[in-house]
Order: sequence, then C-alpha cells, then structure tokens
Amino acid sequence: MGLVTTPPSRFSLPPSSPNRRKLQESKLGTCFVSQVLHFGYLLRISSDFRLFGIESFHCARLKDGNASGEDYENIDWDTEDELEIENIGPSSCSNGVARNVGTIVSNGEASSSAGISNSKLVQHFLGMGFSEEMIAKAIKENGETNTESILESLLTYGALASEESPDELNSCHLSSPQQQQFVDNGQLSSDYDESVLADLSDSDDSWSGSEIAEINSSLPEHEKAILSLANMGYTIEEASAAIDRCGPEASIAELTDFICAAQMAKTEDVFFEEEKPKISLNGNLKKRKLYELEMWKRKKRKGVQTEDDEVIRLPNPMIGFGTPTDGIVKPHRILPEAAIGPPFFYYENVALAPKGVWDTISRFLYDVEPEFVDSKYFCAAARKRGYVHNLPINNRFPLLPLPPRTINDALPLTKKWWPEWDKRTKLNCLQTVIGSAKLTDRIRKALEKWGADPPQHVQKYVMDECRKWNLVWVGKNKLAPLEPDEVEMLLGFPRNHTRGGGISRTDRYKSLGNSFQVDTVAYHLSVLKDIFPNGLNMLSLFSGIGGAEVALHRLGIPLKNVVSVEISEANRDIVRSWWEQTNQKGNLIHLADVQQLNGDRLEQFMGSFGGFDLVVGGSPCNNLAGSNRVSRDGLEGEQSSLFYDYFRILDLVKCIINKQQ
DNA sequence: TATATAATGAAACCCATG
DNA sequence: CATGGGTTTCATTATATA
Repeated sequence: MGLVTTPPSRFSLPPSSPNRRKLQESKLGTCFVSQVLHFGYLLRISSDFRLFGIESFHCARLKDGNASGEDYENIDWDTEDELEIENIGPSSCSNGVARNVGTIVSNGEASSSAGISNSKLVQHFLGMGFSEEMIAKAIKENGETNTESILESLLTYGALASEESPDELNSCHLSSPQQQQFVDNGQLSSDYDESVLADLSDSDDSWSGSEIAEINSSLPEHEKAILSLANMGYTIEEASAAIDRCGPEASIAELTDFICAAQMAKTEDVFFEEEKPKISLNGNLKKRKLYELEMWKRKKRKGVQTEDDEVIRLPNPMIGFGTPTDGIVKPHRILPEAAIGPPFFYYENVALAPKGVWDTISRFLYDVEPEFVDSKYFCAAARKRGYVHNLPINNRFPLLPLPPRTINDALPLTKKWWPEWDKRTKLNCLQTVIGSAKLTDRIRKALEKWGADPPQHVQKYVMDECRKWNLVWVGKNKLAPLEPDEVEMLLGFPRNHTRGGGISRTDRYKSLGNSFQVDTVAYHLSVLKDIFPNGLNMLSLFSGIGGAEVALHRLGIPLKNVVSVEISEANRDIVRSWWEQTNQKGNLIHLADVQQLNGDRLEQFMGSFGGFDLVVGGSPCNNLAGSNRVSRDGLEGEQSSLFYDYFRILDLVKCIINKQQ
C-alpha cells in the first residue's frame, strides 16, 4: 500500500535539547507526558495524530483576552516585559489540538459558562472533551492561571470516572463477530438523520444509554462498525478507511489491527507505540461520536472533503497580500498569538501541492495563513508558491530596477523570431529539467515542411511543446530552452551565479529550478530593512543557491551572521563563492544536514552572536510537485517530510529565545 | 565516468457551458 | 450547481551517448 514511512524518531527530541530538559524538570515527568499523549490520542478526531505529540511541546504563550496581532510590528521584541509570557511546557496543548476538536464544542455547551470568568480557558478544555462541570471544578481547585495543574486534575477525574463504569469498558471492546449481531434495518440511514442530527447537536445530557443503543442498532452494519471503532477512540476517517480495506464483513479485531498497522506505518513514532485505546468513553462522548458519524456521512454524500473542515484554497489572482505593480495591497493582517516572533520566520513551498498539505503546513506554523504568490507578477516567468511568514506586510517595497515582466522585455533578441501565432507573454514555471536539443530539432523539421503559416494541428503541437518545456524562439523555425544565465536573470540572481566551480550544466538547471524567485522573496523581506538597519542574523534552512541571502543583500540589509544549512555541496560552494565575491562583512557558517541540527548546536550559535532574527527556509518540494510522476507522496514523502525539521528547528529557536529573555 | 535524453501521468486548478 | 475540456506542474529513472 501507499503508506510512506518516515525515519523513526524524527520527532523524538534530542536528549539534551531545551525542550527535553523542560520535560525532565517538570514536576510530572514522563508519566505525565505519556498520559497527556494518550488522552490526546483518545480524543482527537483528526487523523493527524502527530499533531498532539508535536504541538504539545510548543512553547506556547498564554495570554488572557483577545489574541490580536494587530500592530504587532510596533512591539519591541527585545523587551517583552509587557507581555505575559509563560512557558507552560508539555501541558500546553496549543492551537493545533484545540482546533482539531473544535468542531465538537461549537454547538453550545461553551456558551453557558457564565460562572467562569476565563471563557477562553474553558473553551480550551471543552475542546479537549472534558465536561463543563469537571472544568469548573478543576479551575476552582487550581486557579485560572495554572493550566498544567488544571489539566492534571481533569485527567484524574477522567481516570476515576472510567473506573466507575466497568460495564461500558466491556461494551467498547467488542472483538468477536458474534458480538456484532445487531438487527440490520438496511435503508433507513439516509432519511432519519435530520431529526437525529438536531437531537444530537443539542447540548444537554438528557440522552440515556438505551437511547443511544437504540440509534446504534438501527444503523447499517458497516456504520455500526464505524461507530464502534469511533467509540474506541479511532477517528471516523480511520474507521472508514479500515472497513474499505478489510471489507464489510471484517471483525472489529481485524479492523483495529488494520488501523494500528496503518498508524504504525504512518508514524513509526516511539511516542505512540503503546497507544491503543483502553479507556471507554462516557455516554456524552459516545453521543458526540454518533454526531460525528452523522456529520461525516453528510459530508461524504455531498462529496465534501472529509479530512479537514477548512481546506485552504488558492487565491485567484495569486497575488498574496499584494504586489508592487497591482496597486492592490492589503494594509495589515492579524497574526495568531503563537505566531508572533521573535524570531521572524519565512517558509516557502509549491502552491499546487496535494490537497491538505497547506492545511498541515499552516497548522504547524502557528496557524498562519499562507500567502500564495505567482512570481509572474514580479518577472517574466510563472512561479506559484505559498509563503508562510510572520513578517509585517505594510510598507513593502520592491527591488530596483523592476525586472522585465514579459518574455519580450526579458529576452528582447527573441522578438525577431516570434511568430504571431505564439501568444505567450509569460514563461511557465522554471523547472529542474529542460527540453532536449533533439526535441527542438524535431520541431524545426516539422515547421520547415510548411511555409510561413503552418496548419492548426502543427501550431497546436508546437505550442504544446513550447509551454511544456518553456521554449523560446531563437531563429527562423528555431526553438531553444532557456540558457542557465537566462534562468538566473529571470529568478533575480546575478549573472553566472551558478556558473563555474565544476558544476555541470544539468546541475545548474537543477539548482536554479529549486530556487526562490529573488524579487518575490525580497518584496516580502523588504520590511526588515527598517527593523534591522544594522543588519541581522539569519538561520537559513535548505538554503539552496542562497535565494534569501541574495534577496537581503540586494535589499541593502547587512548580513551579520548567517548559518546556512544545505545538503548539496555544489550549492554550498555557490553560496560560499557569492559570499566572497560580494565582500560580505559577516560570518557564513555552513552545515550540511538539517536533521543534525539540534538544540545544543543552536544554543551554541545563538549564544555566540545573540540569537537569530530571521529563520528562512523552503523545504523540499519533491514529493509535492506536480511534475513528479514517481513519488508525489505528499508531505510525508521522503524528502518533503523535512518540513517537520523546519518546524522543529524554528520551534527550538523560539524556545531558546524565550528562555534567554 | 559523466552527461544528456526519453519515457513516465495525474492531481488540481481554471473556465465556459448547460 | 455540476461537468467536461483545457492548462499547468521547484521531478525521477532507466538508458543511450560521449
């Protein structure tokens, strides 16, 4: 099957990292951690069960009231004394978790919590599946500020409650087919749901166990199985997938085995190895699961995405928060509290990734809304990319001179040979491979058979090849792929940036095809010039040929210390060479592998020059890009899963900065 | 050995149309 | 609102060639 595994213990923190230390110093120690993880596992409704493990290590900031990021650019990040900042360590279930279960709490219960002043805190725990009474009790016992001990109390209540009802525990472990003999009423599933849904969404607890059982017994067989699995703590999506794979006749035991195997294959994460549902759910949660099942069936009928409620859609036109030439500029935005720096961060990847990828990326990067920009608004070639960053977006300015924005202006020598039936004014995305000489030769021969005006089908053939391979006219009937130096120019790099030093022509195309468009990135980074007039320290992950470095340099922002992590030696040589040729005054430190970059190394660097102001990175797109026929496996693909290292390192930097202050 | 070439589709988007 | 045609896409791999 197509499950892609990721290297084991990618998420297990290095032994000496500050996060790990924080865990060890915590009063509750690892037992508490595993309990939290277990509970998160039990309650999640998203299949993204990595999230809990990861996000629970966030150094989240807890702040009462509105989490407004407005005017954050006026905040002096060096003196954060006015902010109430608290590292609440492993018990901080930050945004990701709360959002995952948010669909459950949206129906009422929270609104009646008038007696408690901190409604956000209540919402938070409601979202984790605790009852309002329990939350009120826990807050009363522990006070509103100590989230950790509140959660501890809640977990204790939960454990006690499940011990009190051993019968339910049994009923949730139906493992033999015989026990699944319900009355099959067949077709009524589609019509009754309106009333059921209305009842289910009701917030009171008036449903008795027998009423739930009654509804259960009226469900079709496979939905009963789904519900059984859901009540055992699996997600409805997981349950449905398991039944799809194992067949409708499969026993619950077979289905749980399948789900466990799928989970293991998907994560190989030591944290979850012993995670199997053990605790039964109380009636209230069972009711919720029934409600979830109804919602899921609705979505499935309507063909709506079942994986995620809010699917990020690409904007049209793809101009992000505005471009220099469009006149449309969004003046400001509101960032989620957890996203606000320091450090500033800037993440990039292909916009046209498989569905759900950008939702995941955004969720990990503190719920920041991605900015999707097509670089065809900056230069003569398209480049549809998504950028997640916490930079201010007002008072941006472009690099000067503005680059040519049509093929005609960028490659004036081609104009003479351009036939009128080739209507292109922009090139398509610059990729890592180019059309071959043999291909252009075939096209020339095909054209030479006709006069000035080839027939429609020939024009169609030629144009298809032109668009596919980004060919340009360099002579009569003569097409050619772009030269490496033309690609450099289009992407905003200095001429010969990738030339020489033993790099082959093929590898130049490859490195360039994987790079930033400098003008686009520089436009976004331009706001840093006023903030760091004396220069900045940058951590550059997946540096490639140094697009971010070149952008900052061309903006006139001095580079003080740059730690650049890049796996390809050829690319490191290119950046090193550029660094020397441009007479940089700062220090360039090169590392090869992001996976080797741990908290200790980061602390060393940050201790020696006082922290990073900016963390930039475009993680590998191999498994996301549409051109990949072989291994377009999504964010869990072999290379693209390095995104999680970007997040890991960024979060480490965040933690270390907070610790230093 | 190093480099160039050809073969390898599908997912996701746009947009006009009924 | 569905649908069907049109378009785009930071690529990988085996094989041929120099």
